[in-house]
Amino acid sequence: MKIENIKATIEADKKYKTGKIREQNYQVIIEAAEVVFAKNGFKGASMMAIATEAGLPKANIHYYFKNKSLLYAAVLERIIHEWNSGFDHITVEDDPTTVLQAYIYDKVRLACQKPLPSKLFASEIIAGAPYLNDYIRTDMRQWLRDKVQVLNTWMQEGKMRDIDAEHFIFMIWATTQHYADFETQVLLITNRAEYDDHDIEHIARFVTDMLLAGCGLTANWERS
Amino acid sequence: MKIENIKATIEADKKYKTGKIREQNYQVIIEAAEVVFAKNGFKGASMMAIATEAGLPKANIHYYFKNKSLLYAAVLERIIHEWNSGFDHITVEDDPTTVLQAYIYDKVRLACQKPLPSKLFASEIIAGAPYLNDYIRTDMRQWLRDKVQVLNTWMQEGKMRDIDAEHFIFMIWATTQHYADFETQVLLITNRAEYDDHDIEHIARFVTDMLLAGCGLTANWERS
DNA sequence: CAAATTCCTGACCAACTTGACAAGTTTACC
DNA sequence: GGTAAACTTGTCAAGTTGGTCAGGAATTTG
Repeated sequence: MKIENIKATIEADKKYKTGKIREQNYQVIIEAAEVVFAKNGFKGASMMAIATEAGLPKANIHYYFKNKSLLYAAVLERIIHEWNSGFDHITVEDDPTTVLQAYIYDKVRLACQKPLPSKLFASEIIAGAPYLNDYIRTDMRQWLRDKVQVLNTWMQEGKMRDIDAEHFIFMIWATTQHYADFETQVLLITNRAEYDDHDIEHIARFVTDMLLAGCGLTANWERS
Repeated sequence: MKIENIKATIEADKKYKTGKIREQNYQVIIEAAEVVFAKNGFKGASMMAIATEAGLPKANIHYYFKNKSLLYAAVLERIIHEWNSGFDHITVEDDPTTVLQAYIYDKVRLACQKPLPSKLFASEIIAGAPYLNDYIRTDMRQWLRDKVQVLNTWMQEGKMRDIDAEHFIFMIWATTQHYADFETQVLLITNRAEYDDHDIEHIARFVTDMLLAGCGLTANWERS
């Protein structure tokens, strides 16, 4: 099943049903699904496993989501919505250092604190993005274009080193999401059970410093 | 099934059987398995899919590999062996710029040219590294420690900017492997069918330049 | 060339998968 | 308080899964 328009599909499924229980169980199921899908990918996840994770009988999951694909789409849609809400408001007038620093810093923190959405997204991409194909080619591509244009303007104005803006953004994604997607590896190799607040602060500053240095900027940590 | 020692497990399975056909089919099956496992992870991959990919009847796969876990272990073992052969020989006497430049540059190229092993490795880590847990905690951790020590020495000698060596290596992994693991996303968003030679060269130089700049070094591209 | 070993594979199985339904229970609303 | 809608759940059919096995084909060995 290919999904051309995730939002439409989800909305159509919700119909005109309302109710607190529905809203609540929706959340419980989607969160459980996020865990299971993130761990095993779409194919590797079973509805039974999701039901168990959610603490509900399997048939109940099917009451809220007709099938596995629709549930998967709902989970992806939620993640994308969550991500987009943050870093959409960069303009040419802004100061590169301030904006980039905030963006990178926040993204590292988010990756460490909520690694699951990133892991699920990674699974989807590794599998060949069967569900997010269209989203990437349209919305995501446009988003990237906008940011690239802003960055290029900054470079022309001499506000930052002249680099490939597109791949610079890829690099931001790579380095920040790494701490979510490869959480297991980082923790195992550094002999930690989980990221603590100190780790997160340290990592966030390191990544921000490095990336800014790469484009000739210096992070400003005054206002802690 | 937990695998304490992958190598031993594989070798024990091979026993004293020999034969050209065996050797050849081993390769065919493992390569097919790499493709399927990389796409869908361990759980998501089916023996039937691997058999089809290999162009062999399913029962034949089971003739060479008793079960799915053993096949998976064999694939992982092959990848790890392949990776370790490259970048083991950094010493304090070397020049940071030369060594780091070569390491990063080669790793980007490898990621673009052979993304599959990297994808499979990523799947395994995202799933929680059930099979590579021990490998990461022992061999990989020791490897990292060695490199960190070399880097720290270089920093003390003022040969490069004073940064967190451990996370710098994580950053190299993140940025290089990104072009393998997120190949689909990069290609879709940049509207390409595949990486061509020009792309790979461009990306490799960009990533190398940025990372070196981050630790106060400048890449030397004289000898092209 | 014959015997022993290695290799191949179609048929089969038990366990698990998704998706579905119908019958029962709870909740919301008038 | 009654009734209609929303919700729950045990169970089931159809299909897929990893894995087995017997017996035949191919290949090596003596």
